[in-house]
Amino acid sequence: MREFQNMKVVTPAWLVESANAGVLLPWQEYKFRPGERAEDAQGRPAPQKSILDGFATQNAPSTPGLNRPRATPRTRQLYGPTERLATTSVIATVPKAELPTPVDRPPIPQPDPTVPPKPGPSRPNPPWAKNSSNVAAARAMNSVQWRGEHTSAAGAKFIDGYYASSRLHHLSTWKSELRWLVSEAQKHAEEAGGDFIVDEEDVTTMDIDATTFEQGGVSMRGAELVVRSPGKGKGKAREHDRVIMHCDFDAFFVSAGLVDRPELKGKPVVVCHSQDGQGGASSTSEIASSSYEARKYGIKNGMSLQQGRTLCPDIMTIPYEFEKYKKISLTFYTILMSHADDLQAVSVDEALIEVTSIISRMTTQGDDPAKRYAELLRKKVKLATGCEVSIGIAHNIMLARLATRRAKPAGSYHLLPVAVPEFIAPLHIQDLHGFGHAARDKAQEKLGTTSLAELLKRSRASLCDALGPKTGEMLWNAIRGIDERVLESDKPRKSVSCEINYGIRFEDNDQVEKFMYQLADEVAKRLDGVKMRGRSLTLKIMKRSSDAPVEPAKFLGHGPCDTFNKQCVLAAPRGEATSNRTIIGAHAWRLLKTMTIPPEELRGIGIQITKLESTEASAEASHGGGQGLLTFKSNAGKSDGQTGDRGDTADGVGQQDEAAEVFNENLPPAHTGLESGRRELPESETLDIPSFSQVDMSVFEALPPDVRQELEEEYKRRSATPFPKPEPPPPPPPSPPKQESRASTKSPVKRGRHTVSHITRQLAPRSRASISPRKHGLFRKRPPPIPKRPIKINVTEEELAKLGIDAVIFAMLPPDIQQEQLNGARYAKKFGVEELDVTAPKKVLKPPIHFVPYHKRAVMPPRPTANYIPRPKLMQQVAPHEYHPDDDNEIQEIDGATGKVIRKSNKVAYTETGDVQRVIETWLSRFGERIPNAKDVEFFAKFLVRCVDGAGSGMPDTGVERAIGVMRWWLVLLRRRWGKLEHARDTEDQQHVGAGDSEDVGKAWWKVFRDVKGKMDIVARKKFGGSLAIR
DNA sequence: ATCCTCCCCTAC
DNA sequence: TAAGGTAGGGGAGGAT
Ligand SMILES: Nc1ccn([C@H]2C[C@H](O)[C@@H](COP(=O)(O)OP(=O)(O)OP(=O)(O)O)O2)c(=O)n1
Ligand SMILES: [Mg+2]
Repeated sequence: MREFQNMKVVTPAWLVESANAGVLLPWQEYKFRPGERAEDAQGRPAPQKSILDGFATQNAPSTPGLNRPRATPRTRQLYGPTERLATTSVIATVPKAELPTPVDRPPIPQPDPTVPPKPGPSRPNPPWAKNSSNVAAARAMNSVQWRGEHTSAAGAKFIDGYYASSRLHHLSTWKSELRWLVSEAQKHAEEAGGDFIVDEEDVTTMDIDATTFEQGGVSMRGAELVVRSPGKGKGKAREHDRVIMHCDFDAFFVSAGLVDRPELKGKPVVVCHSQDGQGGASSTSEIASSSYEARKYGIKNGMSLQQGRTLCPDIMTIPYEFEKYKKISLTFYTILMSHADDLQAVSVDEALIEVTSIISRMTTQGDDPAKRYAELLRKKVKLATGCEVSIGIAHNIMLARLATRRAKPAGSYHLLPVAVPEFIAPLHIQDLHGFGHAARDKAQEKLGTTSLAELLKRSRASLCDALGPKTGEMLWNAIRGIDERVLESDKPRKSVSCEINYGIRFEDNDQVEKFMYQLADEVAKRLDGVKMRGRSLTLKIMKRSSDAPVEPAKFLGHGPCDTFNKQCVLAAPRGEATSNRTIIGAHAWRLLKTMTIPPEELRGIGIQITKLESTEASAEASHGGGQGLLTFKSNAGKSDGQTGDRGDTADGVGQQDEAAEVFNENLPPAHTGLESGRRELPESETLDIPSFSQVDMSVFEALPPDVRQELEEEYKRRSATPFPKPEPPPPPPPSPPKQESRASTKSPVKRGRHTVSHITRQLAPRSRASISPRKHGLFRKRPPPIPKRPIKINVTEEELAKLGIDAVIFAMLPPDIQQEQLNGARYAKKFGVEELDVTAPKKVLKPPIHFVPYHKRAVMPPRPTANYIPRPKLMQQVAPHEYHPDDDNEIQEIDGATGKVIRKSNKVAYTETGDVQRVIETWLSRFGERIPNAKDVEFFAKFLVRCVDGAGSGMPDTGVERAIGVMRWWLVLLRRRWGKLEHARDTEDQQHVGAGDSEDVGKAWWKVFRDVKGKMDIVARKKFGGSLAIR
C-alpha cells in the first residue's frame, strides 16, 4: 500500500463502467481502498513473483493476442512512489483477495491479461510468434559456462564486447561524433572568417590534410574538421534558389570492405558477423550492407543472412571493419566540409550539404554547374577513399534525398523543379524520408491508398486527420515538392542513453544488479564524454512477452517483448544534475526493483538520461538557474512533528524524499550529514573556496555560525583585495574511508570518491576545487553578525491562492521577499492593481532567525541533503497576455520563440527567480560597502547573458524572463540603496576608483548593473532585435 | 489553446 | 552461433 499510495488505483468497476458509459468516468469514485473487498477479476493466478525472489519460470497466462503477440504492451507501467505520476491515468486494479497477505506483499498489478493463451482456431499463431524455442540457442544456453561467456550474465565483459561489435552502436556513436565535429568546425570558421574561393581545381590537387587523425580506433574523437567557407555563406536564398546535395556512399560497409578485396568487386557481397560457413544456411546474423550485385537478388540491408542465402546461395560475406569505416567517413566529411556553405551530418556515410553560393558563383558552360560540381565531389571522394558516393541534387532536402535514389549507384542526379511532379507521382508514401511502415499502414487504413499520386488529390485536412497535424502537413507539402526545412548543424543534445536488448539472459538478481551498475557506468562515461549532466533518468525494460518462446528465432535476440519504461528524478545530493555512475546506478536499480520482473524474463535494459545541462552551465545553474534549495537548519528541530498526512503534498515532495534516499544509500553514513563537514577531499584536488557568487546561500545559511563567520570574513577580505595571494596547496589529504559492500546487503552499491560530502564542497559546484578553510587558518574571528529580527509571516494558504501566489514557491522564498510579495499582492488586490509594482522602494525586512515554511512543515525531510526542489515550472504555465505599450519604458519584452512582444506577470517572474534574487540580495547586502568584486560581476554577467542567449544547452527557454526577473530585482535593490545615484553618470569615475566613499561605491554598483545590462542587450539585440525592458 | 508526459516511429 | 543502438520528431491525451 505504501508503494502505491500516491498512485491512482481503481477497482475494475471503473473500467467496466467507463467502457459502458463511453467516457472516462472520474476515477476518484472508483478509488481502490485497502479495507474494501474489490470485485474479483475472474480468477487470475498468483501475483507475479518479484524480481527480488529470483526463482524460475512462471506459468503466466498469455495475452489474448488480438493481432500481435504483445497485446497488452506499454500501457502497463507500474509507478513506484518516486516516479513522476503519469499524466495519463494509471489504472492498476488490485483484487485484494488475491494478495497472500496485504502486509507481507504489496499489491502488485497483474501485467498479464485474463484470457488464457488459446489462439483461436481462425487465428493461428504466426510463425514469428511461435512458442517453440530456438533449439540451437536453447542448447547453448544449457551450458553454464557458455552463458557466462556470451550473455549478459558475463557483466562488464559482455557489455564491452557487445558494444565493440554492434554496428548500430557504432552508427549512433559516429553520428553524434560527426555532428559535434561539424559544429566545432563551423564555430572555428566563424571566429576565423576568411574568403571562400570557388574551387574547381583538378581533383588530384586537393588537399585533405585538414583532417587531423589523432588516433586509431573506431572513435572520431580527436579528429578535426575544417570548414573553408566562413560563417556559413548562407544568404537568404529563396525556396527555388537553394542548391542542396545529398551525398551518400553506395553500399558503404561493403564498398569499404572491398577496397582491400578488389577481387570481390562485382560479386554479391554482404557485410555481417557470420563468416564463411558459420551458421550454415540458418544464420540469424544480420546483413549490415549488401553490394548492388547482391541487391539484384532481393537482398536488403538489415536482413538475416539466412534470408539472404535463400535469395542468393552464393552470397559472399565479409566482416566488419569499423576502424576503416571511420577513416573513410572522416575523409569524406573533410572533403564535403571544404566544399560546402553548410553541412548537416546524417550518418557515417551520408551528409546533406548546401552549396547555393558556390554554385551561383560557378560559370555556366552550357551544362548544369550543380551537376558538374557534384561530379567533382564524387571524383574527389572516390580518389581519396576508393569508394563510390552518389549525390542527389535538388532545391530542398526532401527532393535531394529522392534524387539520390535515382543517382545510385555511382552517379549524381539533379532533380529540377519542372521534373518534380512526374518524379513524385509514381512513388508511395514510404518512399519519402521519414515515412515508414507505420505511416504506410495508417495511410492505407485511413486514406485507402499509399500512392502519392492518389494522396495528391486529398485535402491537407484529411492528411492531417489521418497522420497528425505536423506529419500530415509535411506529407501534403512533400507530395507537392515543397520542403522548407533548412540544414541543421548545431542542435543541442537532449538526451544520453545506452541500452542493450541483445544477449540479455539472467539467472538471478545479483547478475541483474551488477549489470545495471555497469550500464550506469557506461552511461556515466558517455555523459562525461560530452560534458553533460542530467536531472532525469528513464529506465527502459524489455520483458519477454508471455506467449513468446524463451529462446526466440533470432539467436540471443530479445524476441517479442513487453516494454516498461519508468522515469524518475535524477538528483545528486543537493538536487544537482549529475553524471555520477553510482547515483545513476542506484536510481536505475531501484526503478527496476519496483517493476517486479523475474530476472530470467528480462530481454532488454536501457538507461536514458534527460534534462541535460552542460557541465559548465550546471555549476552555475545549480546556484542561479532556478534550482531551489530549502534551508532546513531552522526547522530541523521541529521536523519531529511531521508526517501527519503526506497525501496532500505534491508528488514532487515524494521525489525529493526518494532522491535523498537513493543518494543516502550510496553514502557512507559518516558522510551524509553536515557534521562530517571539514573532511579532506580526495587526492589531487586543489582546494579553494568558491567565489562568493558561486555560493549556495541556503547552504551557507545552514552552516554553523562560527564556520559561516569565517567564510564571511574571508569573502570580505577577498573582495577588498583585488589580487589575493594564492594559498599554498594543502598536503595531500587521506582518501575517504571506503565502505565495503556487504555480501548480503540489499544495496551493494559501489562507493566512490565522488560520494564524499564536504562543507566546502556543498558551497561549491561539484567539480570545483575547494579548500578546507579552518585547516589552513585562513579565517580570523570577526564581530558577530548583526542579529536578525524575526518576523512572522501571517498568511493562510487560502489567501495565497486568492492572491494568485503559488504557495509552494512562496514557501521557498526568503521571508523578507515573502513579506514583500504578500504586501504587494494584498495591496494590488485591494486597489485593483493588475500587477505589482516591484520597483517601488519598500522597507526591507530583515530575515528572521527561524522561519518554517508554514505549510511545508509536515513534510520536511530531516536532513539537508538532497532536498531537491524540481525546477520551477510556473513561468511556462503562465499565459502571456498582451503587452500594453508604456511610454517611458525604453524597451520591450520579447518572447524568445515567437518574437512576439509579450509581458508576463511580475509576481510570477519574481518567484521564479527567487534563488538568484536571493543571491544577488545577499551579495549586495554583504558587500554593498565595497566596490563589487570583478569575479562576482563576471559570474552574474555570464549567467544572465546565457539566460538571454539561451544557447547554453541546458538553459530552459524561459531564460529571458528569468534574466529580466533577476535584473529587476537587482534594480530594485540598487534603487533602495542608492536611488539618487541611478542617473548620476560616472563621468569622473575613472579618477575616483578605489577612493571608496559611499557615493563612489554606489556609482560603481550602478555601473556594474549597466554594464551587465549592456552585455545582455548585445545578445538580446542579436537574438530578438531589441533590448531588454528592465523597468 | 497550449503544455507536459509517455510513448511510437524513423533513420542509419 | 551474434553482437536488435540511439537520438529526435511528433502524436495521444490528460492537466492547466
Ligand atoms: N539496417 C542497416 C542499414 C544500414 N546499416 C549500415 C551499413 C550501411 O553500409 C551503412 C549505410 O547505410 P545506407 O542506408 O546508406 O546503405 P548502404 O550505404 O549500404 O547502401 P546505399 O546507400 O547504396 O543504399 O549503414 C546497417 O548496419 N544496418
Ligand atoms: Mg549509403
